[in-house]
Amino acid sequence: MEPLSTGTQARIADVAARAGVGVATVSRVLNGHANVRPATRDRVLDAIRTLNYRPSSVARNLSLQRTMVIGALLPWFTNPSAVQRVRGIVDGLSGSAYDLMVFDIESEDRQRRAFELFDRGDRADGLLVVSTNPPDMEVERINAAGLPCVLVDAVHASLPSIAVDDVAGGEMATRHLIELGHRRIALIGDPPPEFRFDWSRDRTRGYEQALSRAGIEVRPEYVREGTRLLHVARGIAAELLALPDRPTAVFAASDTQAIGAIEAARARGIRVPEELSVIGFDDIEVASYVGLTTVRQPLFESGRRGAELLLRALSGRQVDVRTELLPLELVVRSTTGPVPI
Amino acid sequence: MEPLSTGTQARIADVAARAGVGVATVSRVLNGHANVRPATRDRVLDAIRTLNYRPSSVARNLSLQRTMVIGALLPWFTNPSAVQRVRGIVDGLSGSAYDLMVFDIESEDRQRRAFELFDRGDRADGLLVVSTNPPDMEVERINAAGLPCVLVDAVHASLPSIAVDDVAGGEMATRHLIELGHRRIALIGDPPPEFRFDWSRDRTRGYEQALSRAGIEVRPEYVREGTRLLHVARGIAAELLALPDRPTAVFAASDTQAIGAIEAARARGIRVPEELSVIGFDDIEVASYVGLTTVRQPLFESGRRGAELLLRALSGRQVDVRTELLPLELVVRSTTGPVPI
DNA sequence: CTCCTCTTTGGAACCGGTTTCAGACCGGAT
DNA sequence: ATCCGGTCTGAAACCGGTTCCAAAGAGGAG
Repeated sequence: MEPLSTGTQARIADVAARAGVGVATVSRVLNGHANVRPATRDRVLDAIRTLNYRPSSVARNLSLQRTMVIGALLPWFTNPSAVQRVRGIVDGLSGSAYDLMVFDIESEDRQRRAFELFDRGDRADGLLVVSTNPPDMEVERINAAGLPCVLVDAVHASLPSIAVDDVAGGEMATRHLIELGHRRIALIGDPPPEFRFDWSRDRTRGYEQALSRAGIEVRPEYVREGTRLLHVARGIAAELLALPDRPTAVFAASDTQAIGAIEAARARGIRVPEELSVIGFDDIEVASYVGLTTVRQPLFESGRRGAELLLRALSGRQVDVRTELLPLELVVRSTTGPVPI
Repeated sequence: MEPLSTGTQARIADVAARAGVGVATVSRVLNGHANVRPATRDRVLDAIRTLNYRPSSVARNLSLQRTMVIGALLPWFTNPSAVQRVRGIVDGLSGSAYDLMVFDIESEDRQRRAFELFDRGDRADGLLVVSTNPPDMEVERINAAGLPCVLVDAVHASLPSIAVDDVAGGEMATRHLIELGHRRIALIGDPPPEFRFDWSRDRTRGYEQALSRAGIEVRPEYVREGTRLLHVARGIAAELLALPDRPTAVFAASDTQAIGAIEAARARGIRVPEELSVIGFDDIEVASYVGLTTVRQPLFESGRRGAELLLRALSGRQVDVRTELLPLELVVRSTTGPVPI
């Protein structure tokens, strides 16, 4: 036998030599092309087996200009909902020939690197960007490279996307509180997204809209913003609850933040929902354990649908550059109740 | 300007031509090699900018035989703990020049594909396998390819790994229940892992050991096994609670299963912990929300440490083929209590 | 047996980079 | 002017596949 030193792999030329054929023939056998005489095919397969050969995917990618990989960029550290979306993506991709490569873009630095890695279009055949609005410059590059790309829980003027109607959702949540009799309703909002100029989708807008429709004035001291991190929201909630005229209800722009608010209330001995109503947004897994009232958005479905659109684009079919909105649903559990008298 | 049609990218040869130099020089500039005259460098940088050039990472990988990517294979669908481990991996890799590519291996089919994709060693420079014992054949291939690989929450005779002492953990949980006075203690165990011959690490063993040390006989009808899916565990727990001589305590081999057991109890109107004590394993995030008593294992730390070992191997330093055990800790919350009288 | 067509096959070009190697260039010393 | 060392530079080989193209081979008809 050939002495195969550790770390050295057989190449297609080795297989060809051993089988006494040309590399082109080996390639044909590997890719199941027709027009290879059965006897020849057997000799090649035999050589492949004895050499324990496996083709190099990198070389293959370079030659084919295709990787059969789809990249997903997402900030999944601070974002439990992102994980659920990826599950949807995996589901949407199952059955296709594409594999998924997940890339975390939590920090500014990693985000830059992720795009650098992918935007030339030779690392992956398609891109899914989740819960982050890509910078204009990157979108330009992506489109220039002809790299199919779909946004999930994000928007951009020149890319197709899957999202929810945040204004409607914010209004839905706030209206639920109003209908319970609340008038002093605080908001723990999302931070202004870094690369977004389109504020029309914001949940804060829905909150303000619901209040003004009910003839309730928006009190600036009730409207706070911070990152989605639980402890940040807990801090904000603590401040709100320390106000002289403290709110009787809190609408948090995410379930994580809502749970932070509940913890802050518990720490001050304020009972939920008797003394304080709390409503979240997303309906992540823990929400049901905590009994959190929330606005459910179809997390899994968003990923599945995003993958579906991307596959359609990859198969050459038309995909419109537009935002597809998924439905929202109010889920009433046990953290909201009538206003205390 | 050159008409750059959509989907066509500038190549290094284009840059060289435009700058009036050879490709070697462009390559040198790209990689920051010394010995390039400043004037030449500027001309090249200029050409790069005007052509909007970015090198092809695939071509680069092929040439360098290196990808600067680390692959992580994990079943993260049914496994909330796996996500936490990946966070540790990302943390351990931050600061290094390596990027992480996460690959889901939930199904048999995807597992095979994952290994096929990676085991030649040209897709990634290193491999982390999480919560799955790799088949012998794959380990053989991985080692033959000289691909550095570290297991996290898994073991194999010829690969370094990070794990916990499951026997000790199982005993710790069971002893806690025994000390509370319980004698009728049921077990909802892990399914026998597909590719594992080494049963010595099993939590079931610790359970049996603790019982026999306390002089309590192991009752076969109390020992059940099923997948980690919550609803499966709920079904198993329902059966246990329907036994004529029903257990007063349940040790579940994972928090997910423990929560399933709690739900089953609630459904039958059995109070936890007054009538039934439940202890889990892992201390996943929801555990604290539910107030679950559990055996905490350092999930984040396991990933971080695995990444650390892999980086060490990648830098050419020695990594022993042995299992590194991380410490366990009993976390008593509110789902376990004294045996009902 | 010859001719023709269809199948099978291998050599070589190509994908887009990196790196070796030999030669061109440069300034200073003799 | 000549020689010498070191610095810059580009042509060509290489990484490991796929595929075009031309030629060899096989099989059937006349």
